[in-house]
Amino acid sequence: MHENLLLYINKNASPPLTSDEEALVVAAFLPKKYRKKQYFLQEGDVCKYVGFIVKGAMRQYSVDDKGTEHVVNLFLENWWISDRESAATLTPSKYNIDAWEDTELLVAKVADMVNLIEKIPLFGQMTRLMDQRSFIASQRRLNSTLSNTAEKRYEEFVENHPKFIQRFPQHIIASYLGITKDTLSRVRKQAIKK
Amino acid sequence: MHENLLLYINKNASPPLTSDEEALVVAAFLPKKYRKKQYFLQEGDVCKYVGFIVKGAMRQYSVDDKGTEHVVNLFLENWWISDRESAATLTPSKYNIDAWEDTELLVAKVADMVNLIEKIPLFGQMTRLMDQRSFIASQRRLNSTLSNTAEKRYEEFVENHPKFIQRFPQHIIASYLGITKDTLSRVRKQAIKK
DNA sequence: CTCCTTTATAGATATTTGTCTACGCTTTTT
DNA sequence: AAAAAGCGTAGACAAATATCTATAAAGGAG
Repeated sequence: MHENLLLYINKNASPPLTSDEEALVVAAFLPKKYRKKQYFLQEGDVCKYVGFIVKGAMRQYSVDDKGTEHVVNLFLENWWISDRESAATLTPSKYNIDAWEDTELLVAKVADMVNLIEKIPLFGQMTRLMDQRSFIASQRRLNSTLSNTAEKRYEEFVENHPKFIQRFPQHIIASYLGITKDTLSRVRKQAIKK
Repeated sequence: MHENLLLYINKNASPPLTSDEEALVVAAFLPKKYRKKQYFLQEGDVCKYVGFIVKGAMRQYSVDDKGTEHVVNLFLENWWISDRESAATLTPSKYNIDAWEDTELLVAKVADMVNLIEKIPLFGQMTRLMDQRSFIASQRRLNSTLSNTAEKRYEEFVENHPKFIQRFPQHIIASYLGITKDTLSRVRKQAIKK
């Protein structure tokens, strides 16, 4: 169960973890199953856990005044989930995170994660890389949202995230792109003609 | 000239830097002046420097096929500038960064910055905090862009970034918000009535 | 001071996107 | 098997935003 996580760590930092270090990591992360639609985090709660997806699919979204959901992030295998803002500032989260498919997670307390970062330099190295990638992805997406039309954004999305297309329905992807499902449907129809 | 930087570091990490460490930092950062409109980074170049703004205002933007500029970030005193994506991946930048006002910078090579992070734990601590804040800000902005109308985004912007309003003209702020200057002008007119 | 650029606004019109309702199909639940 | 829920598409209409042109005031450069 923990192999995926250890593989992930060793792939994203070097040298490999010692067996002592591996033991620390394994001890901090508990396996947990989430059924489809089950919440990992609910709006208003402080995010106290970090999850690593071993198998499954999840989403992070906010809900506006009108009750409309806005997908902020989508996650698949080997992705980390948590609301960093809530976890870092200990404030109530503005987001919900739930399972889109039945999902197997490895879950650690945020505090334990901080501990690992301090104790295992390698782990710090890995989270630094993670942070960097998250930020870069976020900047890219922001730039794409600011610069492009719905159509071009969808094209880029198909290009960059083919796996999301296979695992999430269109109305979720539409929300991720910041448009309605109706608009996405139209955009796709247009695209086919070309 | 370096005081602002040292102050910034000590404010964002503890314990304070030793004088040896301070010397390392000072050695890595050279003061440099940028005139209004001068480029710190141009699209197509690999970002090899990191800057810390001592005094002035800068902006980071991309240019689309039609020649329209899209402001991705705005910076004032005590902000860090660089294209993290380009610097981390050593790929040509998609962005331009230029001075909006005459600006005094402290500039270090990306490589030297990496060096400082390795040699001075405190510096690593600070950059980690920086990264975290950047990511959180980026996520917030993305969520705001996905969830809110132009009007609400502007309100939030005024609330969260009053200093930007004082230093950058409306068409720059409009671009930052992902709308045209015309729309921003209308939005403001509406807002006054309330 | 004068000229030129930058900035903000306005109105007319076009385009994009959202909203709402409906329908058919598939999948899930009972 | 029947019922319910989820999903994708469609069309009519509404709302938000972009585009374009014009104007006038303010600020900077020479």
